[in-house]
Amino acid sequence: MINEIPEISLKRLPVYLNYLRNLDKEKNKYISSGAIALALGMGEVLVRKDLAYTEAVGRPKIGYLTEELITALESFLHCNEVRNAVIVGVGGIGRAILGYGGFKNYGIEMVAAFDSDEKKIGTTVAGKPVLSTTEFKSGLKQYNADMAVLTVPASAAQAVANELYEAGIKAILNFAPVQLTYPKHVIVRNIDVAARLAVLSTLIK
Amino acid sequence: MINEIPEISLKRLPVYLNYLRNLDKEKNKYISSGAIALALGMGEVLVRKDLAYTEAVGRPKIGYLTEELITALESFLHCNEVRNAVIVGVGGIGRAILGYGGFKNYGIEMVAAFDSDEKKIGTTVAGKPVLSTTEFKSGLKQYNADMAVLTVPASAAQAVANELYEAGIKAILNFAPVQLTYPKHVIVRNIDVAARLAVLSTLIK
DNA sequence: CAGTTTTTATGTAAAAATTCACAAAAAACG
DNA sequence: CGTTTTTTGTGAATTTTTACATAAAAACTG
Repeated sequence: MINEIPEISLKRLPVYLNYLRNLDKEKNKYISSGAIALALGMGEVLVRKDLAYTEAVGRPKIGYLTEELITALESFLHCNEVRNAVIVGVGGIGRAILGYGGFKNYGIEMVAAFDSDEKKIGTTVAGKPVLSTTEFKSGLKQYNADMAVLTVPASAAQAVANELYEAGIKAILNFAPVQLTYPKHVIVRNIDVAARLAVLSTLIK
Repeated sequence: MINEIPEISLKRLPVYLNYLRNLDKEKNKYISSGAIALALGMGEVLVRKDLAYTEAVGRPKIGYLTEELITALESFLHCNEVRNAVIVGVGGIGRAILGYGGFKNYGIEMVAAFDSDEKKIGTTVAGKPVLSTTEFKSGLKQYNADMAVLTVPASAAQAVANELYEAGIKAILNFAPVQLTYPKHVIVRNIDVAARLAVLSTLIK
């Protein structure tokens, strides 16, 4: 595959990976695109074309060697390299994410948190130190982190994001219901739980 | 507009709504699709076509009356009707969502939680009662809820989801990193924070 | 009030994403 | 060892999504 993967395909790769990892490897030494597609409710050609962006190679009449396919996906998603991320905003969501163990499945480690609240600074949450938002630059450097999960109130989000850009952040996953402006060398994506639920609500009936 | 809105457009409506709500209404009695597009980093025709799915009507040379556009979006997204939702799984994320105030912006109220842990059942979290997962049917009926946010461990997600279908749930927002199987009259959408971060990580550099 | 400007609304074109169709590969079978 | 079956990989077609282009509307200008 010569072309770069479109983000819509990239977003499906973790879904495949997750499905494959939960598979009984004894019973499923090989797995076909058709079986994956059936299990995940999608088209089998789509699955094959998505997988083709990785180094995975399937065998006609057999499918993909499950372990090999997992390895290909892990390699593509850099699951075996360690990438450090920080939480910015130690509120309810920030705490929950700090305590969540699922990031290591993708080689991501939550190494520290930042907050502006004096009472929180210096404490630890889920074993991770809470640093001051005045020390983004040194904190990111010290902990070798280049990604941030932004869980501050919407009213503060843009200002905090600006400081993160300044400190050299490379990517932000933003939970604040605000469309951040950002320099083009930074990658920003949003998760708005309330909005997602509103969409669901609208789809009902 | 005769056609039904595609989900990809529907998902953008809360983004517009949010942007408009945060606008200074004194200074922005009218707003053009071009201004919205510029602020949100998208194409202006796309904005107009999305807005055309609502009842919003713009005036040439002027744009949309901001208040009217907000009302059109709110109406389309049913923000002024109340829809009740429940949390299933009172762990870190469940707690955080129970305490989050942003749902009311979309007419959604978190009315109760469910958990299987005896120690949690009977308590309240953020003022919301925690019920037993053995009483989905009565609980959903009592609280008049037809949506659930599923924040149980991945290993339990499918079994709990099955019970929710049984109890008549209409929509599920699933945080467990598992592809749920579901009957076609139920709407299921997923949020996988770790996967989203993995995608971000892959996009870096 | 005719001319100019700006913006909406929308038909058409382009681009992107998905599905269809099928040749080729390789395993299984007889 | 040839035939059948199943699945991959991929070009072509289709569908979906986005962008372009322009007519019409309406406000402003002089």
